[in-house]
Amino acid sequence: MATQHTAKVAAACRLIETAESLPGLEQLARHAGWSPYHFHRVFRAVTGVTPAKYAAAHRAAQVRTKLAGSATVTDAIYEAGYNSNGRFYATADAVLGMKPVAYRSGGAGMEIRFAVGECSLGSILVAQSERGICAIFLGDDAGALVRELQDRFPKATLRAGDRAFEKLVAKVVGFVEAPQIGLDLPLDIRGTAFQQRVWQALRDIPAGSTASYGDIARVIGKPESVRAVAQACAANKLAVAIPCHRVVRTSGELSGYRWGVERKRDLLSRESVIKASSRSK
DNA sequence: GGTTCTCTGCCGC
DNA sequence: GCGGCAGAGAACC
Repeated sequence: MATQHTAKVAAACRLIETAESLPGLEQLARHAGWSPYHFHRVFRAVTGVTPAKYAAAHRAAQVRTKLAGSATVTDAIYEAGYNSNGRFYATADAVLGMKPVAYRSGGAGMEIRFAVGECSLGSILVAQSERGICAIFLGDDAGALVRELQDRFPKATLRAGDRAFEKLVAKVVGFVEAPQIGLDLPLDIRGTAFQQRVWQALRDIPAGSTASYGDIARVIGKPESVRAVAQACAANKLAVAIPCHRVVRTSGELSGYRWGVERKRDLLSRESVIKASSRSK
């Protein structure tokens, strides 16, 4: 039964990817032979995102590749399936993390600017690509953090951040100190589709709460993939912004943390204080 | 400012 | 497992 679900959803995904005018919910549901209601729920359970979100993500991916190959930015926008370039420009920053021309001239090799700062948890490395923040690492030793960045992005050109970049680091440090304020910077999240689903599920865990690996596996509709979830957490490159520190053992006991169990304990105890104080209001 | 579509919680079979 | 309603919200015109 479950395999039939995934097969139908996969077919719907292909339909979204190949259709020139994007199909609506009703059309997709008809293809699967279900009501729009049911189709929507199954799609969400299997993929972790709603059909509309999936279509939007696909268009965003399309426009990125088209921007590299098309004669003009406008051509790329229409080729990717957006029906108005004005509308696209309005959301370009969210989709690309920058202006379309900047993305276009970004070229082949990824360029990453980075800087290391200090916060209450020790050293913190913040790195930014053309698309947004691509790494937040925590550690004791600045040199080790930079080496970790090199290991994680072996093909990228790393460039030390200038003074303007320090402001960005300060903003991220502020966020790490008080995660509940949120981080209003574009994130460059790169990973497999599975990892992305796990990371999205992590971001849905509110500050002050925790979840187990099994919980996350169930949320993304793959209850048997507990170990894969743990691996995806370990592959997280954005400390605190993707709160893998909120994942604990089923027993409630802290499991490992890439940046040290002590930091995990610190983060969680801070967040539980925040939750307690907001509840007493 | 109105319409249309999407999304989710809840219920019924 | 599947369908459907209500209601809110976003996108669109």
